[in-house]
Amino acid sequence: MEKTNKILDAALKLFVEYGFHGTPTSKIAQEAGVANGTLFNKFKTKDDLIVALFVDIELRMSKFVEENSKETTSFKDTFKELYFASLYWIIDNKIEFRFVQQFKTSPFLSLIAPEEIEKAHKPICELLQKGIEAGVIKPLPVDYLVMLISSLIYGLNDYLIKNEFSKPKQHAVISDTFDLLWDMIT
Amino acid sequence: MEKTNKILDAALKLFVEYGFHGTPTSKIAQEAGVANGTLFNKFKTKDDLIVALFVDIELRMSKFVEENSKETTSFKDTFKELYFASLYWIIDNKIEFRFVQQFKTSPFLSLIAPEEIEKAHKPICELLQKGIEAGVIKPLPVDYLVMLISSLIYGLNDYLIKNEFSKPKQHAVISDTFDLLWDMIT
DNA sequence: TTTAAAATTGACTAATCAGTCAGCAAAAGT
DNA sequence: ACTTTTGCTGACTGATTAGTCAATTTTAAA
Repeated sequence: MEKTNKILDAALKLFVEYGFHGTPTSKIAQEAGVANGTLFNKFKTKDDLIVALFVDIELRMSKFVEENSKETTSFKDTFKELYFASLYWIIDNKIEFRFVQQFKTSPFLSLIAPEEIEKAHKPICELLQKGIEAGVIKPLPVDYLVMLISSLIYGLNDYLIKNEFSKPKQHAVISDTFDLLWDMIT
Repeated sequence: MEKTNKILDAALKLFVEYGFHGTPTSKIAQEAGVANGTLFNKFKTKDDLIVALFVDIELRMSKFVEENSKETTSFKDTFKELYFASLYWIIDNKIEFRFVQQFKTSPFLSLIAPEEIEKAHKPICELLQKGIEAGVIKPLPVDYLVMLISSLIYGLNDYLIKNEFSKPKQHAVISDTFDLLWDMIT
């Protein structure tokens, strides 16, 4: 494994556990098994590391969702694919998602251009636009729809974490929530 | 104004701007116009201050919602009162709400007993329970319903901040969102 | 093999921070 | 008026931190 990735990995783990400022760079280097100086060789500053980690995670999530949601002939099914892929990534990458949440509510968010943050919403935006044009989805502003959908996904994720359901039960809750969501936007 | 409140006020402002660890206690004392030592006289540690601030804000929000939502004879109207009061408090107390969001996604959350966090949801839980018993609300788990409602409120708040609508337009969006929410849970 | 370039190291530093404490000031009690 | 209690102050400290850099190792090139 590349040292850069080892550092990102260690940083992720420690940031989620102790917070951004609560985690010294020396601890990150130690956890990653590299020297103190190597960290600053790979990332100019600690802030750079934090931002790089955020961008990396967003990219990994986008890639997963893209690769794991098949395009189908039915609009509803395509939308469902996207919904499930997103949720499954979040569920399987709890720590990554906690970091993203922490980052997005922190002052570090201002270090990133708004376009960069929006980028993750691009596939869903495009799909919704098509849905509206096809008359399937209610003709509401796309960013409003994205808000409705993503807040529901985030909330559902928190709910699933709090209640440790069995896999089938979990799947049922996710599926039922999709139906509620679908009824809401169509 | 009490010195304790001045400290809480200064801390709130600075925490939201620079983050928890990014804000030195010395700056908080300075901003509050009190001596360094006074801060530690009022709050044993910095962590104590952070937790006290969170509890204080949650209390203020609960009090506002309670005082500004009239009980009506119609279940729907009572529910609507609660929904609007919550949203209006959040909109008028953006900084407080940003702090709450930052706190809830931070490792500091573990310093608080889960019951303390749930306490803010008590009124809505009770109301929903009644609504289910009266056959108005879908018979879903109450904490699931609370999740649906609060995630929508949080999302809507973010949406309203991003799009700086005029007051009437803002009210219209809030009202329309209520209708979507109502259809979803009944 | 020799040489040059690139990556890695960890001891080091200047700065910063949370929390202390001896003393001062203001109330409150007698 | 005198004493006691309480609240407040800010200079101080020991510990910690982000980031540096000269020296060393590893890799690549000739």
